[in-house]
Amino acid sequence: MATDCRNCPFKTKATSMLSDCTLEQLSANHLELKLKKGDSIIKQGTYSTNVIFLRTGLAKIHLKGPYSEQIVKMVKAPTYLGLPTTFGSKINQYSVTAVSDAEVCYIDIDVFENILYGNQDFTREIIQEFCKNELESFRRCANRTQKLIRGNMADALLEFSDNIFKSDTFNLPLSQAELANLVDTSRESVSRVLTEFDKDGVIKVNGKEITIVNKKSLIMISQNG
Amino acid sequence: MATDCRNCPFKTKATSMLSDCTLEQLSANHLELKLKKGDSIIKQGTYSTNVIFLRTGLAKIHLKGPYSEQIVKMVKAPTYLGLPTTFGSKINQYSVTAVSDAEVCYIDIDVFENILYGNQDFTREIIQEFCKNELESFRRCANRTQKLIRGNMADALLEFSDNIFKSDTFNLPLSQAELANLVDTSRESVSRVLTEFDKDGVIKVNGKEITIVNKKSLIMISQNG
DNA sequence: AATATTTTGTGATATGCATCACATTGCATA
DNA sequence: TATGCAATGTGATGCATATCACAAAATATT
Repeated sequence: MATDCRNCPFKTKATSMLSDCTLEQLSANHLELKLKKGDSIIKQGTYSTNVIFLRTGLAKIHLKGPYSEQIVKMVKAPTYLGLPTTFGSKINQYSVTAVSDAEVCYIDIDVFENILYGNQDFTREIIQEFCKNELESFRRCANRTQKLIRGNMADALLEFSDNIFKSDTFNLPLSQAELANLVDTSRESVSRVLTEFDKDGVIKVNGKEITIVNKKSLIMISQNG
Repeated sequence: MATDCRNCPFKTKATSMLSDCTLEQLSANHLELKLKKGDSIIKQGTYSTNVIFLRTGLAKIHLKGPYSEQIVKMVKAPTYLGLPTTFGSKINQYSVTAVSDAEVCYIDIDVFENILYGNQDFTREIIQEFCKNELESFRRCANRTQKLIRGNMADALLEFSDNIFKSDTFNLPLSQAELANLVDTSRESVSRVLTEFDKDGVIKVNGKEITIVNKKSLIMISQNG
């Protein structure tokens, strides 16, 4: 299953700077997998010594909260997954599930660490990624806890549109129940808010297809609640 | 102001493994400062190219939310602060403020990066720290958004007792207004919950001094809300 | 195509908590 | 010791939203 990493079209900035020799080492020590929407990539509570490279696709990071499953954030390729597990207890503390078809590479932690420490650019990229995530998590924390539902829903829609699909029209990759777990509300409220937004001419809802009609309004809603 | 890092009694695991030569470099390139409770360590919106080592003391990490200041988490020495700033935009995206007297060292990012990349153990420690923080932030996210106020207050008290002061009796390092910003509630609710807990015999409140009388109850409250 | 199962829409009701309002206490500074 | 300002205690009220209870629609399964 190991393909040649030298020809991988999904390299990140840093990996594209790795030497052919290093990439050969990577090629020989990874497992490539094609996943379908809904497939589990990382499962909370299980043992793992692999770092996972999400080559293509979209996934949700989620974990058991005191009352229900909590979606912490959405991630899109290309990105590494599971570092906290492999650098920590080796027991996954959270789950990652594909919400679209996806391709992943399983890389053994030893190989990954080898490459990491032997390569300053790579180290730097990983650390910068961690830094970005930390800031993001701080901001999310402040936003999600302070904003009302309409504000959080607006944020979620804007993120899908701006960061993930980069289009005003997109298909919701999550059910309303999942959206509720992402936005910290009830399934019913998600439904109500979506129809509200539609009635107000802010978005157009057509099954799972969302079109952002009035982005300015959506941003306003995001800001005041 | 630069003292000799070789004799610093506050080294972390990794820094204690640095060579004398490296530590000498560090000694020559850092600024040591003594801070009082309430002093600002990092100020959101300002420019910075320093990593900060919190040698002693307790601090809060906080940032402007859409409606009010949000305390994201409490940190205690020894720990590094400000990495996301120095590895990122160089503009602080959050504030850090001492909530006790504290000692800090300002280390220039170039020196820090030099030591970081030149030292596998150090890199590993920093990455592990990031991983720990990421997991913590996921858990906090799930807890804070799902639990009711009593549960979150219980969590905060348990954290002070178990992780920060390591004692059943401690002085609250935060005002009730700050606690509200940490626990995502109103100042009034903090007051009410504290008196509730006291009346129920779970804790004893004496001004700013808290004694955890019945830890089992507190854990129960943390778990069911 | 027919049936089962999941997902979604929407009203009615209950409730946790924010907000307002003000009294009280503690702490600092003159 | 007096005076002022900040921190805290506590009731009354209102509101956002969770929950319950179904109906309707969409999707999957046989």
